[in-house]
Amino acid sequence: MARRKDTSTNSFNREILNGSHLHYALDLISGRWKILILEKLRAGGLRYSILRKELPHISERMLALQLKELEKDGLITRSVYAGVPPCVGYTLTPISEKLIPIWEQLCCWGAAHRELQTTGN
Amino acid sequence: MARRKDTSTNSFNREILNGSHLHYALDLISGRWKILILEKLRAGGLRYSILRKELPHISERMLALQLKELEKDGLITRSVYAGVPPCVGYTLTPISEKLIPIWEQLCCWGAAHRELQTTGN
DNA sequence: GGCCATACTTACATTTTTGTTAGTATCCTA
DNA sequence: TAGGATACTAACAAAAATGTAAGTATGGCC
Repeated sequence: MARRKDTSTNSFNREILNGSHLHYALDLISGRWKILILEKLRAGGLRYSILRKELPHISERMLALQLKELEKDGLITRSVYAGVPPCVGYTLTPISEKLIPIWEQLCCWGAAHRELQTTGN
Repeated sequence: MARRKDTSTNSFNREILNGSHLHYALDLISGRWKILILEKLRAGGLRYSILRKELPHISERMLALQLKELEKDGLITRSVYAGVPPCVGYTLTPISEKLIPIWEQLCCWGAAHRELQTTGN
């Protein structure tokens, strides 16, 4: 019978770190796919099947999972349109739109950093 | 001898995602400890032993590992001062200082988001 | 000689994240 | 009646991140 350590330092550290707003913010958008999804939605809402086509390397599981998390975290809105076959659309929320200018800056910074690294060597 | 699947989708996806500057930037600072370390260094350089005291929940292994990565990525500078016992100091680099205003905005955004979530429910 | 401090490294274990494959329900169309 | 399209879900497997515990080298101090 496998022992479980629910009080593992691992999960304990988690909570502590979330005390930092910065860490909290990064947690919301980190992971392999989240920003990619948000980027796709930036130009306007998309339905599930389109998202899947736009992100050819994501697995169904991950797409569904990340969408659910993003929704739970209030970063996207899910809307179901009645009909058969079913149709579900995803859109950015006001708060995640406020993130856009910041992620643009981060993007610039990333580009600058990358250039520095390749030039520097 | 353990088999390695170098062609796993996992590592494959990694490379693809790094094509995005945003993703690249987030990769540099994500992980449980990196921004925490950067935040500590913000006010000025610190030596290893001080960092460890300031981050009571990090393990030696992780601290050393993250410091090495941060250095490799050009985000901090490591300086060794001769003597016994040895003394090593870490400082932010110019490029990581340019990150500060961005991370401050992200921090504000995180605070706003958190408030929304607690209020909204 | 034995212990202390510093700044790490190493081997191994556990937890967390991501991927793979197959399956669900509905109704339309051929 | 069989197969297609949509938007998922579930069980299992692999990979990646983090944690634990112990060890290394140097020289000063008692």
